Amino acid sequence: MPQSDRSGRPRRSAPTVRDVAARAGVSPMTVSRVLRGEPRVSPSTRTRVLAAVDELGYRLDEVARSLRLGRASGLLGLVVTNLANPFYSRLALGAEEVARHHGLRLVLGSTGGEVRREAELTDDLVSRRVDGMIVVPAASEQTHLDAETLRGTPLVLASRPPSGIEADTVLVDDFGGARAGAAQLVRDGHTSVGFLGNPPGLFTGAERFRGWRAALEEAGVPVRDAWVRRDARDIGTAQAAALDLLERSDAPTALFCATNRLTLGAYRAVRQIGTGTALAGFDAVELADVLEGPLLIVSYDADEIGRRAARLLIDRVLAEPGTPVRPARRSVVPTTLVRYGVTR
Amino acid sequence: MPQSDRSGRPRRSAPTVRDVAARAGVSPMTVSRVLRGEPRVSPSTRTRVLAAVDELGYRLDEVARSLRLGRASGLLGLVVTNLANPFYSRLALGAEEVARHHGLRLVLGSTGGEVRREAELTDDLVSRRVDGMIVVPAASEQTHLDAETLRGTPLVLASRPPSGIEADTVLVDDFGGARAGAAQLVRDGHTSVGFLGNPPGLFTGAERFRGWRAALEEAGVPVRDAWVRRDARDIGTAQAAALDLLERSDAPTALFCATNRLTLGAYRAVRQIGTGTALAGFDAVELADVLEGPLLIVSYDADEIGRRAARLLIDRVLAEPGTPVRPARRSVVPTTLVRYGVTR
DNA sequence: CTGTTAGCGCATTCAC
DNA sequence: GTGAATGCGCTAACAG
Repeated sequence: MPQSDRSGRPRRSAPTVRDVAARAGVSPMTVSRVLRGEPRVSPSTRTRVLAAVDELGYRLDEVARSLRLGRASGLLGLVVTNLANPFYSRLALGAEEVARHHGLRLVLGSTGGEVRREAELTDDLVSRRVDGMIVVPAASEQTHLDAETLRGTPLVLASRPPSGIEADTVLVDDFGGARAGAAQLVRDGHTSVGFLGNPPGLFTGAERFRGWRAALEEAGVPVRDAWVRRDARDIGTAQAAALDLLERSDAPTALFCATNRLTLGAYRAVRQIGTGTALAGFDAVELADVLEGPLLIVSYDADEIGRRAARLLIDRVLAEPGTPVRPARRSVVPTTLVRYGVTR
Repeated sequence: MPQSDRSGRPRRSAPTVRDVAARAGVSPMTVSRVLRGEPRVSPSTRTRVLAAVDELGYRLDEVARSLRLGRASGLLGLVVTNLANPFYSRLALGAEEVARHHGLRLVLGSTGGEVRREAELTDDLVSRRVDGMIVVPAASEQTHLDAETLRGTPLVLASRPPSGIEADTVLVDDFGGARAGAAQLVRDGHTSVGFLGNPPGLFTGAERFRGWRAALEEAGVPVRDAWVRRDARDIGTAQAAALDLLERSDAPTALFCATNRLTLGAYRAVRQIGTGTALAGFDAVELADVLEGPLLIVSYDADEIGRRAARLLIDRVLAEPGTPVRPARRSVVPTTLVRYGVTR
């Protein structure tokens, strides 16, 4: 007869330190000490306690522990805008990996890009006493992330910069990556390079636009407004915008795309009208290597963003009381240029 | 001067119910009642309490609450094999969505497909008193998931069936989907249809193989061992295996692939040698619609698996004490057949 | 080396 | 309607 079922009802009382103590003939305190591996316990009692733990199938109650400790729930919050985006799931994976090595777990939240949900989530995470949180902020409205509101819960921003608050941050080299990508197009001989981007409100989009322009200016290649479209949102709208651009009589011979979705839209457009326009884009494209056309991709390690964010966070979480408060740090993940489909 | 910093050190005592009570001139109990929206409180005291809450910036401590309640941490565990796989991040997204609507959060764990890590994780989740957990089991070794070990924590398996334990389960129609896909190839006129799969140990792989074979047998089309490869693991090995298969003198004219990675490997092989072999595959392929060749995909809604799993779980979590224990249920997510690239 | 006392913040009794 | 007492399970701080 099993002592518990899957009813979801309170199971028959799980054993506590007290039960273990009784069984081992010691005090609860001693059990606690053994459990935490404190050295000042005699080997013989330790053995007895461990035996009792085993026999009773005792398990430490992290909730009670957390309450007693006043802190250290052993949980880190991770708040992203959209888990369906592979970028964020890689980020989550990287963060989870680092957290795990420190015995910490991740509590996940997806905001759908809505600031209100983001605020609710972070608030809830504070209530749950997470030891710290990593947030991909949905917008520059970040007052709900200030130290006061978060009750001093350590915070690291990922992917987008702080705005009006101070916090450790991990960013991608959006500017440098875009500049390198566009520069390569120029080096490939293109003197007319268009830009396909999403609306300028987004930090990453704005940075990548700046990078594209910088590359052209540095190369002395014309920057023409007519070759810029910043209204694409997804594959479909990107395709339409690219078509529009490429069907002009003075169409550019190359196109730099600000995100992977946009690159795909442009790719479709190019295949559709057969102009052979050269394409470069930001963000890894899952299947870049099975696509037909040559493609230049500004790539980066999304896992690494998560790993770095987790490291920065844990750094603060584990900071010795008494250590002077460190100023906010910023970490920039580099990009690399990858060329696909040249040798087919 | 902010009352807190981001040092990671215990912040200056956050206000508790007691502080609020003192400020509102009532007892802690009354505060608690107001907070939980109990009706038996006079409007005037309620107003006073809420004012105090606001002034002090009070926030409920979920940890203390959870301890007191003995249950209901408000957390659901989600244990997957590999978050980097878009399939699982979609699953996570679906589960998170449903959990959120019930005021629950997800605690995430990635096992890398290792049973030991899976056991450690689930154990830890029990210690954290999660209200329930969704697990994508790494293998058929599932003794660490039995009701006793989990202390009765409600459990739902996703993607793979229980083995030696009893638990609610959400599966994909692997068999039916593969059969439908292979049947369509036959209907398209193919009488020689190969199979490219991963090693038979995996449940999904075995089921899909069965489905493929069933379709051919039902159609009276030959099932030849020489057209079967079940040793592919990733895009590279799949490509090699497919090449091998397609370079035979009696090569099949169509190939059914058991997973999206394998489909891509086969796709490469077909492009490489230009046989024009027809391809069908299980699992959505991210960019199926920008690929060149015609492609038949057995697709399904990965989010839906997560949603259903969360619903089954929450069903048990919220079960009224006294309700008879429900027997384990099984839910099968249907597949659909999608044809890509025919009209280009 | 080990035990005792006390209390983390909240909510369930049971009084009034 | 409201309050006082009590304890969830664990562990600091102090004895001994």
